[in-house]
Amino acid sequence: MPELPEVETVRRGLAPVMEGARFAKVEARRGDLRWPLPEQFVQRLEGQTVAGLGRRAKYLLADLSSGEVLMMHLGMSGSFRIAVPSGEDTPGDFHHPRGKLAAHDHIVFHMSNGAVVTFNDPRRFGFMKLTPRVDLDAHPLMRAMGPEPLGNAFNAEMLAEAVAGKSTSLKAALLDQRVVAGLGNIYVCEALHRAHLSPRRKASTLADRKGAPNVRADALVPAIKAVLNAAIEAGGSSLRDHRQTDGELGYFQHHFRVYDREGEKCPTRGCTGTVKRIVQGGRSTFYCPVCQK
DNA sequence: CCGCGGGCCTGAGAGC
DNA sequence: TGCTCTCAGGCCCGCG
Repeated sequence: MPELPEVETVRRGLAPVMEGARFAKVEARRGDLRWPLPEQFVQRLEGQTVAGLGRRAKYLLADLSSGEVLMMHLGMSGSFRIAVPSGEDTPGDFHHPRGKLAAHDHIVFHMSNGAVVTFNDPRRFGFMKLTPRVDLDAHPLMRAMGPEPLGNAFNAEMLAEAVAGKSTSLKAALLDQRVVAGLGNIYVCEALHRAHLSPRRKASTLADRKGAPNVRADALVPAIKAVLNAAIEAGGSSLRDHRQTDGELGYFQHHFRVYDREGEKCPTRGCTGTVKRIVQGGRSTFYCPVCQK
């Protein structure tokens, strides 16, 4: 489900109720997520205060007073929901209206300020891990990750160097979290369309023979940043189940130019093409064969 | 080292 | 209605 914009939306929703609050009680209703929950998961959380809630790529990172970091990943179908002690509850029929538990509610955080934060994940590709803060950068899941796409370290020079010599497709290279961390299937398709680059192009063609960026790398980097920023602004994309933590839908899906728009007219100004769907690495790619070269 | 396909899960939707 | 099949926003792992 969630790519960087959706995870960032979740982070912004959770931060006001989690930062500065203590885990008063933690319920681990189901421990068999993508990986089993860490040893003593509940005990290591209860009593700890959340000093800050950050994000690295698609990971949420809660800094705990114990010196550990709670790493949370939403997988394909994970979501968080907040119920506050008084006043308005989560609107609509989102998971469980009146604070009751629903199917696939696996982890429940009862915060010291009264907020109840529930992790729901039907497919259980999501997971949580605990690691000492000082070891975070060396953690196997963090160590090899490329730069944040919205950070200054992600630029044409860096991207060209990362893909130089790569025989794989540009689509696959951008999905590779070692190249740049946080993009997923949707935003790769959208960024490539904005940059007018074919997903089938060899990744190495963003660089010249010396590994320096060319005009294509120069176009792609700002296209990636623009689509991610626009999506964050819109509260992410809600296809099947992504919600903001207050239950509201994101609305960036209405701004997709190619993703899930097979057969529609290419939205590029003056382009006569039609959006095509192909399969790369077992996953759908949407693009315009006319204006993406 | 790299690239690829399989596998992990559940649910929604299409087609018969 | 109900069954079967395909597909889904991620990513680790084993293989060649």
